[in-house]
Amino acid sequence: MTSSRPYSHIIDRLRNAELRPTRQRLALAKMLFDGPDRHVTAETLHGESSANNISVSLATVYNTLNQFTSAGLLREIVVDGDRSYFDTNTTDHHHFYHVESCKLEDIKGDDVVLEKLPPAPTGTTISRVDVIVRVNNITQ
Amino acid sequence: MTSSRPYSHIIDRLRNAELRPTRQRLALAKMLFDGPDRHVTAETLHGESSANNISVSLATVYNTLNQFTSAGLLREIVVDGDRSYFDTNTTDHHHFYHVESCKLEDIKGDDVVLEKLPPAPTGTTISRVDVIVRVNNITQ
DNA sequence: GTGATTGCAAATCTTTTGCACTAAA
DNA sequence: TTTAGTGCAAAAGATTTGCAATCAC
Repeated sequence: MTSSRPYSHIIDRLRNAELRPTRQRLALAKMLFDGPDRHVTAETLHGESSANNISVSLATVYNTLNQFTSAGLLREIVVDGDRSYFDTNTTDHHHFYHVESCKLEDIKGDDVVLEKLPPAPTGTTISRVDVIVRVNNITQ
Repeated sequence: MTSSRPYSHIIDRLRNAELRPTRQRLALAKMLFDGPDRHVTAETLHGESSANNISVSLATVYNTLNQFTSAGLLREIVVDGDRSYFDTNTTDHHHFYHVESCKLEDIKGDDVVLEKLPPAPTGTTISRVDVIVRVNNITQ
């Protein structure tokens, strides 16, 4: 990776979200946004930083993931009470959840179609609809 | 079987699940199953026990909820990483989640229709599909 | 410089576990 | 009696927070 890419697009992205492009935020943003869409947890992202010899404390990883989510750069997915997942794909889509491996996988485009949505309870509006398809490995 | 003992239906339910009908389990089962369907957390159920002057430790509430879930008497719903919800309605159905109040509400019968389900990834089978409709209070 | 951000460790919160005690069968 | 179940307190994880040090602008 000898690219001298300036990452100005990522810096702009942070600036647009009114987040100062600090060394830590920029490092995390590169890992998150400079490639295909992905699903991370605080733990996996922190591990990845360490593996890349980028020193970011776990607390900062948590804080940064939350800031990115508030800014709309990430989307939080809840599938399992044990940990939070963050998805770099913030467009409308749904998920497979692999129960054994605790891995998330995007469901392609319109492979899920909700034919009918319920009316929101009086006094409320729907903010988001999540479909989680839990899958288990076939054992034979 | 000539027993006229009260709550024998609940005792039977526990016995069928191979769970000894102890004082604590019976007390919790009465609160859970002796009325309309409901959603509880360990914390709310423990609070309810205390309010009814039934002494059950929080650890036992957690253990019991997990045992009931394993036995198929309850269903665990994940909507929020902060706590686990348990639903006494174990039939196929979906949920509203009231974001501000952290309350779950069943979606009536077939008010959600999934017209199309994705094929499970190779080597896996679908074990469950959850639809969570997040709603917020309208503020005006 | 000055105000935002970070790191660290401690705090918090939910949930699980180890173990001696109690109760169901 | 025998074994499952309970209570308690401690442990375990995930996440957050307080505050002094550091960095972006």
